[in-house]
Amino acid sequence: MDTALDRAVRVFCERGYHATSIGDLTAAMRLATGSVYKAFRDKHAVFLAAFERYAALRQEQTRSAAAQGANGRERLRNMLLSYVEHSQGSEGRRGCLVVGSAVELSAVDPVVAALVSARLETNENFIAGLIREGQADGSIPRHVAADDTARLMICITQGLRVVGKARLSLDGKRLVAVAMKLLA
Amino acid sequence: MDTALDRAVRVFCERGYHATSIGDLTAAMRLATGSVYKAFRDKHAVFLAAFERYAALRQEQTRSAAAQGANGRERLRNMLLSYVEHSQGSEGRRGCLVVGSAVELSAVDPVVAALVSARLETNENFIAGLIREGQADGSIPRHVAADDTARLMICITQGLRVVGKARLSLDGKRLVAVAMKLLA
DNA sequence: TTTATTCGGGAACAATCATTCCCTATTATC
DNA sequence: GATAATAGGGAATGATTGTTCCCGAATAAA
Repeated sequence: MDTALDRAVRVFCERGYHATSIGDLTAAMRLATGSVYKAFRDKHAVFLAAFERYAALRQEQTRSAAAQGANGRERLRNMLLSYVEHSQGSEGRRGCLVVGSAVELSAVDPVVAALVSARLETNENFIAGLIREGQADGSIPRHVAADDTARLMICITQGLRVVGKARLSLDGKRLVAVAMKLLA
Repeated sequence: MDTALDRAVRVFCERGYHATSIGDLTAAMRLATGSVYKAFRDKHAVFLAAFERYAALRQEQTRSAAAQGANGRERLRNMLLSYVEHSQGSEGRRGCLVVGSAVELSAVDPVVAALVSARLETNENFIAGLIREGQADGSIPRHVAADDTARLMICITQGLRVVGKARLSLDGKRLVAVAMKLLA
């Protein structure tokens, strides 16, 4: 079932919620219509389950990428680099389910809107935490405004996913080098 | 007809392409079904016209906001501030049609994908131009990498629209102050 | 072996979708 | 003033949507 949900994530990522029909879902999940409705109440429930699964996976990936850094500054660099990588190539073209949900559903679906907001806030707090770690270990100057910088970095990460869908090439090293000036 | 198209822009912005039915369009545009199909070949054509109108309007707004600055640096600051303003409040919740099209349609609609890419590249070139103006007038250091910085700023502007849909509050002054460090 | 129960599959359903067709005013032409 | 032409409005249509219902196979219980 989890592997079926992973396939649902893929199709929701690249087509969005409304453009994904039950037929698309059953084809991707390799399940019949009845089986999907036996496992989930309706299409919306499938989407919510896919969203939570996607969010959990991405959080895990982002945190483990960051964890490889020796200090706060390097952990932030790794996190940003990881975001650029995921925004590129086939995964970039497939798109981010959080960004997609924010854009397509936040205005009309309060449940999804709440999930999206929660996810953005969690990520923002994680980034702010990394900045404070860097300030504690001396790799980031004290005068850096952690909260404001974290919010701007959230914009960068979400924007990367938008730009990645438009097939613009992204040079991770150079882009991140510029972004790191925010920590000066 | 242009005012009807403006109303179409609004509804496409906040609901996206697939979630907007012809009924939604006719209600918003205050036209009957037949009238819409007499003016446009199909729903897709309405969307393309709305997209071009939206893009032209936003380009005009962004450029005139930037033009009020006395030098390259101030023009960039004004441009960023303008983006934060448009990403907030009711307009922020309504959303950006370029971002929406990139996320919802770029992967499946080559025509829209091309329009989105063209728009992003135009904006990016505009930003890079402002940076070079600033370097020429002395308000921005020569060592700033214009192209890389412009691409990152595009990510910031697109990301602002995503975050704005999620109702996160945005403090323009403080956010832009942080972003201006990219020009140090 | 026979009977119950569960689980996945797919046909049937009503609702909604984009689109077409035709009718009615209104304007322009002669 | 009569007629042609056009523009707008809305009902009808066929396709597609999300959802429900029921069937058949496979497993467990007796």
